[in-house]
Amino acid sequence: MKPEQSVDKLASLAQVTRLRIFRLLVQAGPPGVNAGAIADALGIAPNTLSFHVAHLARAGMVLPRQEGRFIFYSANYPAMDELIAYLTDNCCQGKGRCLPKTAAASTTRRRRQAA
Amino acid sequence: MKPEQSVDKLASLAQVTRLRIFRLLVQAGPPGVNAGAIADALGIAPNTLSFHVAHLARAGMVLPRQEGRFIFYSANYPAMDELIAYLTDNCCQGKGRCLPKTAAASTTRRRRQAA
DNA sequence: TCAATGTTTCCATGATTATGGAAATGTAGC
DNA sequence: GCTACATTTCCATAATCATGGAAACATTGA
Repeated sequence: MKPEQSVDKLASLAQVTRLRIFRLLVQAGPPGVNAGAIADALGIAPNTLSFHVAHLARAGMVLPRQEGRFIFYSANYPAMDELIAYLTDNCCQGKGRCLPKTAAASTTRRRRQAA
Repeated sequence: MKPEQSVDKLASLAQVTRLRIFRLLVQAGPPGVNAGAIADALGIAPNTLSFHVAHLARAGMVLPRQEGRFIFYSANYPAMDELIAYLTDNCCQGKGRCLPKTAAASTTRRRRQAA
């Protein structure tokens, strides 16, 4: 993953409303939640929700799926996985056991060390 | 971890210069790198580095350590671990196997589902 | 105390961002 | 075509942020 893409993904999560949306979708699972229901659940205006969920979608952190006149959004799990792998990539030159809870990401892949 | 703290941590990473700094430190390991060396490695002005590394430190993603007249910064690995756990918390209601590379974080701990 | 070096703070500027009201677009059913 | 509903786009405003020049502060050694 390119640094700019990672920044976009992180920026899409680095905002209270969007983080709430994303976590709601992460916990909702693959079926996702439609826009109006998200707005209701979080108590935000529909246009504000649209703005933020579009931000998340543009960054690739959520995926839209049309269903009738509803649009369901779901978390993009592979994208989150990739992002975490990028952050923890080549951790401690691959030597240390720095991330007890997240061990898998840093030890299963070795990439170029481009800072 | 509180949502605001997570947002601060994510925001501290959601910027090209800071992400480069952080990844440099993640790969450097616990000893860390002093401010001037980071600035040199990334080709940025010392005041700009100071601004960004302070941002990362305020968010708790890096830790400063005084050594002579140098200040070494190192990645705060537990903080990164907590952040990842927060993002993946209660993933798919704990049912799915959504995050192949990051399995540990979502399956080893069950927290409150505060969105 | 003085000089040299490492790091941070002060300040101004240009750029990006979040928010909501209002209007527009799209979709479904009659 | 018309109406109802779901969602998005347009627009303006206020707030936050990134950057670098210059000055200040801190630490070390003579």
